[in-house]
Amino acid sequence: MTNVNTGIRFPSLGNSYGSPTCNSCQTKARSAGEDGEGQCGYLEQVVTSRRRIKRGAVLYNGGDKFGSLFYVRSGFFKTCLSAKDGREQVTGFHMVGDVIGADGIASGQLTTDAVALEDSEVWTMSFDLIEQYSNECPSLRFYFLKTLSNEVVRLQSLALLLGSLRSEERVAVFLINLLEKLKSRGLSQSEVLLRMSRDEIGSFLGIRQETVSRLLRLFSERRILHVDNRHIKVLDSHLLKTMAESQGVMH
Amino acid sequence: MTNVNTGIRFPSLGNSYGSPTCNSCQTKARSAGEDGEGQCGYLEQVVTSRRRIKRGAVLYNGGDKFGSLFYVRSGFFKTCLSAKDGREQVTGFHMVGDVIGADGIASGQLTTDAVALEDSEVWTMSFDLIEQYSNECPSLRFYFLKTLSNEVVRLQSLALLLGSLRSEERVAVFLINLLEKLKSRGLSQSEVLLRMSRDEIGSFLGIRQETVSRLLRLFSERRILHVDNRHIKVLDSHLLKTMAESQGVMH
DNA sequence: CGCAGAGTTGAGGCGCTTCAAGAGCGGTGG
DNA sequence: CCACCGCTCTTGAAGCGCCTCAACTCTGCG
Repeated sequence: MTNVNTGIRFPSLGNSYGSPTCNSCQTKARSAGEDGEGQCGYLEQVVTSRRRIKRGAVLYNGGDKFGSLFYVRSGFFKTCLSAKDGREQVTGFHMVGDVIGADGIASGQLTTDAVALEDSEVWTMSFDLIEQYSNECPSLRFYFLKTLSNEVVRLQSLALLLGSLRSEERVAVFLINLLEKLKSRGLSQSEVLLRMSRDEIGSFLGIRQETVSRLLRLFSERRILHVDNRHIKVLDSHLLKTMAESQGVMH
Repeated sequence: MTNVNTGIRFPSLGNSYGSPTCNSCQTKARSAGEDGEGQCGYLEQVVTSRRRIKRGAVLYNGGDKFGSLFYVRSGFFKTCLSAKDGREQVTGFHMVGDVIGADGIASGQLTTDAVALEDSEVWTMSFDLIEQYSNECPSLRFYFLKTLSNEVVRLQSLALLLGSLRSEERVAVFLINLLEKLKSRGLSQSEVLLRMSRDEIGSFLGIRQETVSRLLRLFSERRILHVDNRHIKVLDSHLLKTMAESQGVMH
C-alpha cells in the first residue's frame, strides 16, 4: 500500500451525486489508515497504470478486448460508435472525472472508439481488481454502478435530443450541457474553448457541420453568443436556455 | 429460504452473454442446496414482490423514488423520457427477460416512465437486497453490472440510429432488432404482432407515425414484408438487412 | 510563405414533416 | 347482432428544415 497518500482522488462526477466516499466500510477504511474525509482506500488499489495520451491518439478501439475502465484524469476525449458501412456517431465527450469504457463489461469487448481531443492523462482501473475489491468495499461497488447508471441517463437524454429536438435546440442544449459540466468541475460557466471540431459536434448532435456553423452564426447574430472559431462566450444564458426549449414545430 | 425451488429463473437476456450462473461462488451455491446448473440461489432472494400490470397501466413514472429494479417476467413495456415542454421520446421496448429501472440508481430517482403495452407480469427486485447479497455472491453483482452495461450499449446503438440513419434504415433496423430479440427468446424470427402503435414506433425511431406507415407500405410493396395492421411477416429477410444499411445519402 | 485541414457561406434539392381527410379497427351498448 | 364511437392507421398534398455540393476564407503549423 504505497500510494494511499499520493493525493489520488476521484472527484465528483459533476452530477452532484458525489464522489465514492466510503460510508459502509468505515472499519476497512480506518484499518487502511484513511482519514475522516471518508475516502476509501480501495479506489487507489484498482488503478494499475497511468498513461499520457497525445491529442489525436486512440485510447481504445471498438472491438478491443475489455479488461479495465478508464478514469479521465485530465484532458478531453470523444467516444464514437461506427456502423459497418463506415458511418460514425459521436456518442459522448468526456473530461476530467469521467469514467469511460464501461460499455465493454457486457460482452467483454469495447463497443466504441475513444480518441483524445487534447493531450490527456488516463488512469487504467483493472476490472478484475474492481471485482475483487467490490467484495470488501460496498461503496466502491456502488460507485461503479452509479457511473454506469449515469451513463444510461446521459444516453437517454441524448436519444431525446436526437429524436425530438430541432437542430437549433440541439446546439443550444449541447452548449448548456457542456458549460454545466465545466461549471461542476469548477471551470468557467460562460466561456469555453471547444476541443472538438464542428464536424464532431455535428456527429454528436446528428446534424451536419455546416448546420452547426450556421447556427453558431445565428446565435452570434442574436447576441446570444460570441463566437470566435472554437472560442465560445455566452452573452445571454437566459436566452440560450430559451432556445434549448423553444416550442418549435416538432411536437 | 422458502422459494429456492419454485422454479424462478432469470433467463438469458437474449444477448448471448448468458444468465447469471454462479461460477465464482460455487461453494455458496452448493451450501444453499443448488444443483449443477450453476444457478445462484441469491437471485431468488432479491425478489420482493410479483405484480401483474394491465395493458396501459404505468409501472413507474419519471421522478418516482428509486428503490428497486424490475424484471419483466412476461408482457411488453415501453419506457419514455419526457422533456419539460411535453415532448416524449420512447427510449426502449422491453419484454420478458429484460431488467428495467436501472436509470434510477444514479440519482435515486427514476428518469423514465414505464408503461405496459400488454398485460404483463413484473418482479420487483429490491436494490437494498441486491446490494446486500452482492457481497456474498459476485455473480449476482456481475449480473446487474452487465445488465447496466448492456443498456449502455443498446442506447449507444439507438444514438447511432437516431443520429446517422435515414428513416428507411431506421424502420428496417427496428424490425431486425425486434425479431432478433424475439428469436433469442425462442419466439418466431420472421413474424411478429407489434404491441406498440405506429406513433410509439415513430417516437422511438425519431420519425413521425405517418412516415412509419409509409415505409411499412413501401416495404410491403417491395415484397420485403407482409403488413396487416400490427401483424408483420418478413418475406425477404436478406433484403430487409440490405435496407438496414443501404448506402444512402447521409454519410 | 505555403499548404492542408477546418470553418464559412450560398444555392438548390430532397426527405421528412405538417396538415387534413378519410378508412379501418376494436370495444361497447342497445 | 349490428350500429355506433373513439382511436389508430393510412394516404395525399404542400411546405420547410436540413442536407448536399461547391467555392471560398480562415487558421495553424512546418
